[in-house]
Amino acid sequence: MDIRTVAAEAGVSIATVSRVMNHVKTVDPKLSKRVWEVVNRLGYVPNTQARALVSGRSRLFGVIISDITNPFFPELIQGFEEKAVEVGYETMIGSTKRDLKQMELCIQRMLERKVDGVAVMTFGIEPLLLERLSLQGIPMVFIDVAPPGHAITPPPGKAISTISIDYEKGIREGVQHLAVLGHRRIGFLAGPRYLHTALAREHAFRRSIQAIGLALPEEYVFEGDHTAEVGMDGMSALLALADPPTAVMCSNDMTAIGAMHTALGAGLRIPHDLSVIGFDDIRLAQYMFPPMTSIQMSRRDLASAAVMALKAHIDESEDHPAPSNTGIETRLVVRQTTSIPRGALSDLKPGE
Amino acid sequence: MDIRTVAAEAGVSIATVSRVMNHVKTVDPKLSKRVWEVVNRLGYVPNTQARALVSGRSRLFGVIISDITNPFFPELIQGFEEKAVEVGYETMIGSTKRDLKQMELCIQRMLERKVDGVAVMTFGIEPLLLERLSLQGIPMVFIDVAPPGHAITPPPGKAISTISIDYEKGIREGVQHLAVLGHRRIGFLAGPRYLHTALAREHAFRRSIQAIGLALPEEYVFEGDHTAEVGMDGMSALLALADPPTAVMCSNDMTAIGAMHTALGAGLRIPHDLSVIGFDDIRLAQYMFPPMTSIQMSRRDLASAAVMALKAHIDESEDHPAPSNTGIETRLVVRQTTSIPRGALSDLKPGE
DNA sequence: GGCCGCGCTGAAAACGTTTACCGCTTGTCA
DNA sequence: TGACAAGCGGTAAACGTTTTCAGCGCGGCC
Repeated sequence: MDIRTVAAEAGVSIATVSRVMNHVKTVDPKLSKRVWEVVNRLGYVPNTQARALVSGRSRLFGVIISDITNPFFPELIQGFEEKAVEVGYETMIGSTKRDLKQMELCIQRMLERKVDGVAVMTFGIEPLLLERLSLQGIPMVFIDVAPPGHAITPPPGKAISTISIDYEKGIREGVQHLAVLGHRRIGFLAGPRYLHTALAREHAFRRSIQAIGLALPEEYVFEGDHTAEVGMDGMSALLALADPPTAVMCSNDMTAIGAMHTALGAGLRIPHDLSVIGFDDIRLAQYMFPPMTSIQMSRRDLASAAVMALKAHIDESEDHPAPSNTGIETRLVVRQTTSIPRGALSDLKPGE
Repeated sequence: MDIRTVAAEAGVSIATVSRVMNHVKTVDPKLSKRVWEVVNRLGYVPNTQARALVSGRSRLFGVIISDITNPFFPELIQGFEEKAVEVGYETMIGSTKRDLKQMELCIQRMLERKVDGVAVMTFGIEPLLLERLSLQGIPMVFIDVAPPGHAITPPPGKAISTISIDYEKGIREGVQHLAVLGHRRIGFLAGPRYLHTALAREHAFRRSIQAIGLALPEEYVFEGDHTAEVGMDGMSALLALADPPTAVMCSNDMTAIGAMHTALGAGLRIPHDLSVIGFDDIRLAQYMFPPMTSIQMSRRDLASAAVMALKAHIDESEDHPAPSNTGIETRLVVRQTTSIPRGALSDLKPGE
């Protein structure tokens, strides 16, 4: 069942069928109608491969993430896909599992399928490898992957843009929120430091703490890996301190979930004995008990910005240059894991 | 950069390059080596579309699920993808969002890309639509979608198989576990009844309850939709009863998360005041507080069985027929949301 | 009434592979 | 040394589209 069958059945040429399927408007409505009837009757579906082969465009975007199992990503993917469909593209997903081998395979597959653009949201897809994409002139958008101008220095003309996330704002709101409640000892369960995303959050935290004049003993910061598992370890470490923090901020929600787990397991009441703030505001955060206070960045905005950046590169012209960077804001969403610290008064004593 | 470039550079014909890339062993190792060198030097990547077009096989499997945002599915997808890669296939994902329109688009996309097989794990991809795939002779595997022999009655020769899940075992274990602990009033937060998966769980629950001679007032069963949101509603409904259950079993873990949320919010202690059992045993279950007792079915086994079934259909021959059905077991994983009911003794009074 | 132009359709080339088929080379055996 | 077989490599067709280009028919204008 191919275009020829349809053409024969409708008594037109294959060129006409092609035009009808692509909604080219120079086709006589009479013929168009006849063709559509045949198409529906026969259930004809055009072959994407042949289409892509000849047109040179696959109408396919790739999304590279690190771990589809982290709830943050499916939410992102869904947004990406919806937006992509909106502008006429399909989406293929590559999960690197933070493994170099997987990254290579991932890039290989994207190249094989001749994607028209790639969104990257994982660290360490080594610039070396990405070079391969850029060599082919494939537009790319890096979502919060590296500090602008660092590591990835695109050949000036290349179709590369970045989406940067303003961690500062959300995290400052979070720290201030805690400070206003009366917390003076605030810990941070960081993400892996080789990961720009994580490091940026940590830096934002440190700056916010400093800005309001609080002390930050180095043992209040624990480097984790953004999994619940290690979030538990981090919390254990903080609780073991002589003078444990009365509040913890976490580099992502999975870490926060692990932290809450350990804290509750140790008999602490949240938020009474310990305040917790997550980051990402995955959907699940509100179903935790208590519902988690978290810092949100809109997955929808982010996905949408990524798609639009790719599209812009593809349609780029002198009068319509693609944006080289888009910023996304973060904001605090207060729920019920934050409150006045139990020892608030004593913390306020001079000398603290 | 195509096969011709490589051929020219290596001083061989394109046929040889093709053979080298496909590991055909009739190629002189000398030539093969030369070709590989050129391939690596130039970074040549074969074009999947052209390949698929001429060979007639896309080396692509489709997976149709209902909602990528439910943590159960990413875990499934990951397993499927790994197994698929193992046998030489890639995976494309279709998320129907339980929307008829989306299902149509989904099938359309699979047909367009000429997938070599499809795994379905969502209800109501209307048989009508699936007919379209089967018409094309595309192998399909239905994962726990409909009772065998029901709805989907494949034209006998067609490449369709099913994977059925033995809910009975896991759920019986769960109910017995509760009964042994002393629970007599056990509620069930069901999934949507139009969904075979959910209905099967509900039936298994009812049978298990009956088997051990407990009563099951109809208001102890609440029909939900497998979201945390509605799990909360369900729990509220149960708690509002004059004589609320001392334990609830849930049709999936998201529902259980919602239920726990509401119960804890109402001031109940889990498991002291209320025991909870989930279903699916998503990874998150163990990070809840308390860690959730749940009924597990191995995502890995399930994904693996699906891939193998598709592969078997593709390679089918007289002496190697594909399996028409594969069974997957379920089993109880006991954690800390189940214990002796507070009112255990009074419940045991005669007359109960 | 004739010519020009416009709107629409169809023929054919091209996209980058795989693979059947054919022919060459090389080795072996008589 | 010659003939034949086996093993390899190359030529060309084919896959299902899109798209360019040319041509046909019809209407309007002079």
